[in-house]
Amino acid sequence: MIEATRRAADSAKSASPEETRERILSAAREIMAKKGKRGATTREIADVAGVNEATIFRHFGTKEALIVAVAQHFCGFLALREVASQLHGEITENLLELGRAMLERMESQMDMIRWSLVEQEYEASIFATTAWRPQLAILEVVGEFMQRRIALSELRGDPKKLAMMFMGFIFMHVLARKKFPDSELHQGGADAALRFYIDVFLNGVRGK
Amino acid sequence: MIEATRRAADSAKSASPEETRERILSAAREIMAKKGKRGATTREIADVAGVNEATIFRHFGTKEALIVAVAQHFCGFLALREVASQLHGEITENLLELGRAMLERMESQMDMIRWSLVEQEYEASIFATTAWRPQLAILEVVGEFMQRRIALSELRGDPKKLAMMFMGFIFMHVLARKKFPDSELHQGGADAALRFYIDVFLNGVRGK
DNA sequence: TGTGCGTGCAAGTGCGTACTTGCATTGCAA
DNA sequence: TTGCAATGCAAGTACGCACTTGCACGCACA
Repeated sequence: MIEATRRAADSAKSASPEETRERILSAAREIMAKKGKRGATTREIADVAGVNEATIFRHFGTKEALIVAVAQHFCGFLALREVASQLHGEITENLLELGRAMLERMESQMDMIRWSLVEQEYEASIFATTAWRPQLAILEVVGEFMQRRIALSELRGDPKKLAMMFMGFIFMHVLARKKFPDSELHQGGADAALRFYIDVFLNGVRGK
Repeated sequence: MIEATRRAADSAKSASPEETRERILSAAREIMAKKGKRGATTREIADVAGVNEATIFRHFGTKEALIVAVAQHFCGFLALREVASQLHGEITENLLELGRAMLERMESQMDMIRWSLVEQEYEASIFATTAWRPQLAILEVVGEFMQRRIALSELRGDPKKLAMMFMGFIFMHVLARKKFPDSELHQGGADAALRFYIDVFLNGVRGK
């Protein structure tokens, strides 16, 4: 605890206000991922960020505002559209590439996604909207990809269903790696697992 | 709030201690599903249960003990093995039946599962163990089913991978219904969605 | 050289919450 | 009827947490 505490205390004074704000946001995200919105105390966030507790309130005003800032700061829209729009090759390899991009992004935001699954005190909370919107954006992009491949008769079915299903594979994989870390599914690395999913998926929904 | 409050206050006095305990456990589960472990206060639990706050502590001692009791009480092992062991017919229909049973059970425990996804303050917490164990049991039973069908050359691949994948469909379906309630995936009812998943799954992993 | 902004520090305030306690009440069973 | 076990009720305690405040310090920039 002590070594983690005041991780960057020495650099605190010499840092710019933007860096300070940045460190607070990161620390808040880290602790809230562990202990949830209510379990994260401003004291601990300040300790991990290496700043004084008062500084948090000077920057954000209230803890609630800090939480909103964290959600907005780390839930940026994902630049997946560029990846998807350039995929015109062999469908297996394209899906693999798409899957890799989705996997990477979902893993880096898994803590935020987990929040959004649980924080339902208010249906229209910052989590239900901000934290989940990127996933909706992913779904849309993947749906467009599926749509194009359906038009080419490479796939059959409803593009949105296919997109949801494909995203489900990735989502489950990320979740399962936390919960079943020793599962055979994850041996051989992410690419092997992705290939397995895509194999099943394509056999199931291939057009011709 | 007021009408929800003291929902069963009149019947409280005439109830047996077991019924009182039962009502407290149910109320605790309900509120913790909404607000999480830390967000649920003993006051509100007592109100919803229609008992006095002191009664909670007379029954369970501490809030922590109440939480453990809730996890143990509602995370009983699922009697899925009987269902699975009797499935010797056509594989599509059998998977549908299995899927129905899994869906029903996972939906009824979704709040507990969501807890276990988030409460990771302690890796070996009551949630990581108690709340997740039933899912491991499901996985095992489904794996045995897959194993039998692989032996019959009806399926190909690794039984555990197949089981995990199949459970992933169900899991995602339950999750998605909360988060994408208007999705086309859920139109036509659970059975239609299940048939779609099973269709893809079987095409992907069928043996012959 | 000085002026101001960002921060550390320490003390403090108020509120919500877990938990306790003593006593009155009620229902059931010997 | 009497006694006991379970509960209601009201008041209270202790503590943690969000949030505030006043002051001192130091770095940047004029």
